[in-house]
Amino acid sequence: MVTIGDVAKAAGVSRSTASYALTGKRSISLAVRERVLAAVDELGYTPNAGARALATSQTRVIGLLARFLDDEFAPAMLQYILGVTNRARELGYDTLLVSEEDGVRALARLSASRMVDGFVLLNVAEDDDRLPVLRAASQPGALVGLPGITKGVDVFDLDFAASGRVMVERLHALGHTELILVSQPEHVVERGGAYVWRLADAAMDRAQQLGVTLHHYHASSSQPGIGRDLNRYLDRHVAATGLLLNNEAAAAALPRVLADRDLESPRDLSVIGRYSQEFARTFSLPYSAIDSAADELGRRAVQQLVARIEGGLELNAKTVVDLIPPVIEDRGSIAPPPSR
Amino acid sequence: MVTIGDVAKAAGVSRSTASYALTGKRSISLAVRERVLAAVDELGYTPNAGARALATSQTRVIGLLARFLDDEFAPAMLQYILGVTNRARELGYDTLLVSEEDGVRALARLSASRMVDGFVLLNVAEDDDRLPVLRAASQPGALVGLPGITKGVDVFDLDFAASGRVMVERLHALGHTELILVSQPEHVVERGGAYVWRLADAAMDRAQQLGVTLHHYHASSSQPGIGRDLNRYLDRHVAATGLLLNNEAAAAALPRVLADRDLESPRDLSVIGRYSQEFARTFSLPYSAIDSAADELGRRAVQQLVARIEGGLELNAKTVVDLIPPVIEDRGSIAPPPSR
DNA sequence: CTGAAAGCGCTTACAG
DNA sequence: CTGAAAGCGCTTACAG
Repeated sequence: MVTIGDVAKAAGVSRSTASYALTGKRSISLAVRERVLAAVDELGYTPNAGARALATSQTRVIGLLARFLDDEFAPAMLQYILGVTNRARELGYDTLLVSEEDGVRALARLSASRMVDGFVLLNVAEDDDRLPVLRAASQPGALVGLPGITKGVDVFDLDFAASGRVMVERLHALGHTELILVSQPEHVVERGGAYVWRLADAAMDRAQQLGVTLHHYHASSSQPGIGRDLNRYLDRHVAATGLLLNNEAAAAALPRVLADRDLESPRDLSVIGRYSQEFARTFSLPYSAIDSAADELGRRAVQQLVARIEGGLELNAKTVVDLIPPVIEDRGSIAPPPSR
Repeated sequence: MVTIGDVAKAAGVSRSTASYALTGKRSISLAVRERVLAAVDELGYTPNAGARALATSQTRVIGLLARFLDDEFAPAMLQYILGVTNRARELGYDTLLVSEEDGVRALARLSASRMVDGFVLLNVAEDDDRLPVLRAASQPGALVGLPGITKGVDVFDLDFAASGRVMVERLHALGHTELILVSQPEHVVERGGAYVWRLADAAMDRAQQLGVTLHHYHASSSQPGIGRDLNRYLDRHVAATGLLLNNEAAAAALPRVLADRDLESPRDLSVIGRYSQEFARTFSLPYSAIDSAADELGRRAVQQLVARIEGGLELNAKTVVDLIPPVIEDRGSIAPPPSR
């Protein structure tokens, strides 16, 4: 393999000069720099990553800790991953993707072996067991998902509380007075999926303030269970005129359920969901929805992480908790309730 | 940070002895080994990955080159990725995930900088521009997807030709004589998605041999286009009694289309698809289908790659082209045609 | 069975 | 503006 020594020899300079010519960390005469660059080109030189990491203590790699839970909608995870890898690359970083069960061990291993300069944690739980390890690590970390304690880490998430409020407000403003909220299943909550109750609690509060009746259910996250659940709720609350969905599987199942019941949205029922645009597009879901902003959240987390790694932030700059305000993608499924 | 020097000092031995005690590359007296191990434990020592890579020329990282194309069904990609990362970890490797547009550049960069020990390429096209670079690289590579020329690389894919034949044979055996095959859109083929015509050609051939009429269409890969397409084909070929799907979006759209036409499968129409079990489960697709085996393909590719990296294969052992035979996951959507 | 030393390929103070 | 040298933290022939 071609080393910086080869480049130096070809350019007729010392190795240090060749190195400086490439890193630009001290001024080099134009003539020398051009000879070095020419040699690099001719020999096809690329620095050895391991050697550079050893010398600089910087790998230019970030560790991405995914976390796949049963009963969650896996395909949605891909958008987060792509947001992270793409933004990282734009900033000159590569991404080490870890999907192993035992996120704690993976984190400790990557940190101690100094394989990465920092971490992005996906799908962070209310009381995430990876957080103590991350706080003890010598590399910075950014989270996608809001944990109970945010000390020492940068946090990015959709503002689920605001999302819950907006859903209710939007329908209330149109004259709806009885709504149904369908959330993820209960075990998602138990495993730390705090976003579920953050949205639900805020929605309930707002409903109460506005005098709106809101029925809340945790439904199955896969078909056919979710289809049966939806039918049950609609049977039980015949006066309800609006449906709020914080459950991807429910959104995917709904077109069929409505068709079977001879209902049309928004004529008979207003519907507003919370899922990614990508998801909506793939399945052509006809419902207005708050975008999960998966790609954007991944990008922001990386951006902040790299700023910390490179010290663009003052040392110990206060950590940030960035909750993206909900944006409703309007697909025409919200309207005034049917007049009786 | 704690280095092997610290461990050696704590154990009262030389650094080389400490190293040998850990790698096991030469015999060490029990007493010494135990002192070293105790020191490791006490100090919490983990080898520095960069230093080790520099000394051994081995990174224990594999490069995973994904390739996302418009008009392909993105969520399916996640299964391949997980198969790769999980199997890699089992074998002691981490995975560097690259999603950038320019796969050629990424490959060249990772190879030249020696960031990885080998490559897994996903979604390989008939005439994939990454292959010349891979063949010139000093690291081995394994492909998921069958290219036109397989020289110098290990290849893993579903046997799409056999899949096409099996679909036709299965329905023919039950008495069907007129079928419709719905493939991915034409631009997928143009961009090198050879699996599309591999399945279609084999199905056509087999149909001809068996005296079965087979109508073949390239349909849209997203809704609502695909729904309209399906309706058009069913309108046009009212005598057709079986539907073959090599298009995930078509499978997702079909339940709605059949319901709207008051058709039931398999009573009125036998259906057989080709998509992943994961996909079927998520959307509860009620159709028998050939499993894409995404997870399994990812795992096999890694397995073979690691064997090459570690020389478990004789040097220059012949490369392998491993086409997984189609397995039909029976979901009860195939039956004899309706009697007139 | 163990140790002292060289070397992997970089970067970066230290000198001039 | 440039060079000689030390050092990053490992592994592994070479000696004993």
